[in-house]
Amino acid sequence: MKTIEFDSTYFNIKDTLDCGQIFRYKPYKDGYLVFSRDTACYVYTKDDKTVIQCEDEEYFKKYFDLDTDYLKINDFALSSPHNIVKTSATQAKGVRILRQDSEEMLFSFIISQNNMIPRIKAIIERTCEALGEEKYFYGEKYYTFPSFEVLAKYDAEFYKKLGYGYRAEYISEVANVLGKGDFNLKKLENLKTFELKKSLLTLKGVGPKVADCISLFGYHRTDSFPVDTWIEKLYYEDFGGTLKDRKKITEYFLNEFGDYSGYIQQYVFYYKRSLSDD
DNA sequence: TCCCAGGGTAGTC
DNA sequence: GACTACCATGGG
Repeated sequence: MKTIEFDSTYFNIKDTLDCGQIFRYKPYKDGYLVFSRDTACYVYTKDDKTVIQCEDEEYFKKYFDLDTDYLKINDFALSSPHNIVKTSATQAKGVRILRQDSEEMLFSFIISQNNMIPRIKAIIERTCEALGEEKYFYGEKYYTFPSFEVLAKYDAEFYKKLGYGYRAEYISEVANVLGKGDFNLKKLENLKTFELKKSLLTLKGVGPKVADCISLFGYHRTDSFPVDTWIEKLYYEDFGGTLKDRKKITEYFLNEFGDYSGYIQQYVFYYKRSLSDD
């Protein structure tokens, strides 16, 4: 087992996990077990450090985006003329954008459409339990995220039983498209962001918002600004926005924040949602 | 009972 | 291109 220690000023594990970018993690002892693809790690806070324990050191160094300068990002947010951006950047300065697996992001965010985060987590958990590989980490049993090869073996009816609702057909169809080999998620890594997004949009069940989430969380394209119902609300309430078309709202934010868009989006999304928690 | 949730598709114009 | 009915499911 390897141990990675990192200054916690810009790495708050709770905020990084709770901000809505990841669906597979659970409280464990003084911290959390975090699951990605077919592996896991244990993360906790000790004094002024965030500590990661895992087998795959290189994977999780990259996963938690440890080479990126978050001081610079947070300063950019603090210099914003918009109060909501400054407030959320202060409140959520420990949020990092995880470099997650593109395949897991694709299927996870297809499930996310018109859905609620706790329910998305539950559907993904049932899917992993049904189709993933059983493994153990620190004595805790968990299930890996199933590959598209496995997902493609089951039809829509199967996914409906797991609670997918109308998204069941999207999952089986997309898994089959990947299974045929004419759509390669790895090859998309070389594309520019707008080309990547355009390519993702050809998949059934993937629209502009879901494509933005996959681009941001699965390909670390921080020049993405996913606009969902929360961001739309925030756009009207906190930015005094008047545009009605979500595509134009996205363009507005991209123009405002450029390559920092993805980071700012997570700051404000997390903050805005936290205001309506009980 | 209606409204909402990390929206998208297919049909119409 | 823009507009809209409809799409499962569960919680408030």
